[in-house]
Amino acid sequence: MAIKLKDVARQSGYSITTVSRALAGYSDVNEQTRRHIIEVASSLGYQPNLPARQLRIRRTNSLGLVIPARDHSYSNEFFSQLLMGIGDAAAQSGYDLLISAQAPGEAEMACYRRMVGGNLVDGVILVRTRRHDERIAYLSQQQIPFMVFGRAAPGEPCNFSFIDIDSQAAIRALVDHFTGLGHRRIGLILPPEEMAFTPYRLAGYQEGLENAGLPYDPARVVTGDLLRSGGEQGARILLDRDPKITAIIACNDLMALGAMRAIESLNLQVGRDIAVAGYDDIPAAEYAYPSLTTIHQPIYEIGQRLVTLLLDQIEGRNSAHSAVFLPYTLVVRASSGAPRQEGGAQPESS
Amino acid sequence: MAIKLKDVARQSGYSITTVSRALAGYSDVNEQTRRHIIEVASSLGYQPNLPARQLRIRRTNSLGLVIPARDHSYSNEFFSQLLMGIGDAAAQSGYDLLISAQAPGEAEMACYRRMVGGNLVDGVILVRTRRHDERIAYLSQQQIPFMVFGRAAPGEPCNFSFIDIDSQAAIRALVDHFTGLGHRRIGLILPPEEMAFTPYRLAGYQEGLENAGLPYDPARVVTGDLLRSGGEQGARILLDRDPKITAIIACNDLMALGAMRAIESLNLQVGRDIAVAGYDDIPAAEYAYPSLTTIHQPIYEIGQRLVTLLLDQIEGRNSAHSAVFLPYTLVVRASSGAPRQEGGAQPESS
DNA sequence: GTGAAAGCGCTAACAC
DNA sequence: GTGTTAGCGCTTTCAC
Repeated sequence: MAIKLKDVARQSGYSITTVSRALAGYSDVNEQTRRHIIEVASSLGYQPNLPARQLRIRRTNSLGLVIPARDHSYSNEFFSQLLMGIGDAAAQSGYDLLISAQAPGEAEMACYRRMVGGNLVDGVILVRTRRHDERIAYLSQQQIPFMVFGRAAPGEPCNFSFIDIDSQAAIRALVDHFTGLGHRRIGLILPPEEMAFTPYRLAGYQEGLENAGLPYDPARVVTGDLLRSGGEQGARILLDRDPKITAIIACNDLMALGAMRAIESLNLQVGRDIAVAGYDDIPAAEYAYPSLTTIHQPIYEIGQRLVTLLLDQIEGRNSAHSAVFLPYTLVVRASSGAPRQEGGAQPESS
Repeated sequence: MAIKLKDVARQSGYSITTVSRALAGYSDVNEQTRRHIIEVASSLGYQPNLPARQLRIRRTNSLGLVIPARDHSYSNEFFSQLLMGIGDAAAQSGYDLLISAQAPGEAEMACYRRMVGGNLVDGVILVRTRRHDERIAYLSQQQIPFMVFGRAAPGEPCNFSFIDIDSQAAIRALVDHFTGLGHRRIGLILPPEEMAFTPYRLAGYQEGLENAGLPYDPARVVTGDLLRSGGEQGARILLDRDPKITAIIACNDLMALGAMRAIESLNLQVGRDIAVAGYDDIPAAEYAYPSLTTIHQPIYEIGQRLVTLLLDQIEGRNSAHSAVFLPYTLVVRASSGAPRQEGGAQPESS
C-alpha cells in the first residue's frame, strides 16, 4: 500500500489537515511543524494520490491535445515540432500533456468529450481548424479554456482565442517571388476543402497573380490531401492540363516533395524546367531537398505561445479572446530559377 | 454543474448503483432497465468524472512517457516517429498518453515519481536506456508495468522487458560494407558514454575491422553529442588526426549530417572524397541527403510493439520479461563509393 | 435484479 | 496554529 496523508499524520503526530496544509505550503502552519512534517513525509517517500486531489479540487494540471492518427496524418514533422514546443512550455509551467491519436470523426469527438467532460484536463489545444469546426463548437459551449492554431474560415465567426500565420500573405509572397522571376504560368496545389485555411491560401494566390497583372485560371488549381501522394497526383494533373506550367506552389512541403517526384518522373528537372515551392510542414529544412523554396513558420514557437496563452486563460490572467498573428519567412533555395521557355513577356492564353 | 450518476439515477427512477452497473455493462441488470438508463444518460449528456473513477478503481487508462526537453533533445525526428507509433497503438486500445518533457536529472526523476507514485498512469514507456539507469531501478522497485526501448549496457543486469535493435550487428554491417568497397581507414563517431548502447556500437565497429583483418585504432574513434554540431566537431577531429580517412560512420543521422558539413567545409566532397554513414535517427529517409548511407530501424513499429507488450503486462496477459529484437535494414545510397586514394591493398600504419 | 451504504485519498470549511 | 468533519463522484460489497 502506498503512503498516504494519514500515514504521514500518524508518524508525525499531527492531524491529516495540518499535514495537508504544511505540504501545500499554506502560511498558517508553524514553521517548526512544517519542517518536521516535510521531513517525515520525505522519509516515508510520500507521494500524493493525484486522482484524489483532482477529484477534490477539480484541477488536473494537464492539457489535452488530440493529434491525428497516422493513417490520417497530414504531416508528422509538423506535429512533432509543434508537440515539442507545447511539451516544453507545458512542462516548464508544471503541466503534463494528455494526448490521444484520433482520426477526424466520431471517435475524435468522443475523445474531446471524455477529456473535457470527464475532467481530465484543465484546457485544450486544438490544431488545424476546420470549416464549421465541431470541436471548437463543443469546447466553446463547455466553457473550457482552449487555444487554437488557425483562425476560422473566411465568413465564419472567430470568437475564440487563436494563433495564426498570415498564410494569405505568405502564398502571395511566393507568387510575387515567382512572377518577379518571370514565371507566368503558376500552378497551385491546395489543401483539402474542409481545412479552414484553404480559402486564405487561394486568395493569396489570386492576389499574387493580380499583382503581376496575370489572369486567374481555375484550371491551374487542384486540391491535394497534404500527403506526398497528393502532391504527386496534383502536379501530374496540372502538367497534364498545361505542360507549359513553369512553377508549382504546393500548400505544404510534403506535397511539394510529391510534386517534385512527379516532375522527375516526367524527365523534367526541378529548378531548371519547373520551379517548386512548398509551405512549412517540414521545419527541419536542412533535411529537405535543397531545391525547395518554401515558407517557414516558427512552429516550435507557436507551440510554446499556444501554451502560454492557454495558461493565461486557465490561471485567470486573461479572459479576453486573443488573436495573435506570427510572422512567416520566405525561404528561397535553388529551385526558384527563371522559367525555362519562350521568355516571359507575352500574356498567356488558356 | 456537470451531470453525475445521481442525476441519471433520479431522472431514470433507479438507484445510483443500478445506473452505474447498467452503464458499465454488467450482466445482472435487466435489459429493459439498461436500455432505459442508457437512454436517459445520453439524453442528459452524462460523462463520468474520470478522476473519481480513477481514485476508486486505481486505474487511469493512460500510459506515461517522459520525453527529452528540447535543449537536451538528441533527435526530434526519432522521438516524433516513436511517439506516433506509441500514440496510435495506445489510442487503438483505449489508452491515453501522459507526456512530460524533461531533461535528464532530478526533475526528470521527480516526474516519474509523480506519474507512478501519484497513480497517474497504469504503465510507463522508457526510451534510451542509460548506464546504471536510475529510472529503470525506480520503476522495477515500484513494480509498475513498464517497457523499455534499448537493453542494458553490457555487463549490467537486464531484468526488465525491452525491445531493441541489434546495433552491434548493424554497425558491423556498415563497416563490412565500407571495407568491402576497399575502405581501410574508417572513423567512428560514438554516442555519449552514458548511453547504454554505446559499447555495443563500438564492439560492432571493432568486429567489422577484425572481419577485414584491419587493426583497431582508438584514434579513429571520437564521441559526439548526437547533435549535428557533435558530428561536425567529431569529423573535424578525426580528419585532423588522420587526413587520409576515407569513411566516417556516425552513430546517428544527425551527427552524420554534421560530419558532412565538416567535410564540405574542408572543400572535400561527400561520397567522392569521403563516404559517410549514419544510423536511424531520421526515419523520413526521403528527406535526408541522398548521399547518406544509413541503418534504418522500424521506429514507428517499435513504438507500436512497445505499447502492445506493455498492455500485455498491464492487463495481465503476460508476466514474464520479454526481450524482443527487431531487424534493421542497411540503406545504401550514393555516398558509399570506393575510397579516393592510393588503392586499398597496402596495410595502413598509424 | 435492485438498493443502501461504505470508502478510495484528498482539500477546505469551520470550530476552537 | 491545529483538529474535526464533510464530501468530491465513483465502484463495490452486501443485503434483500
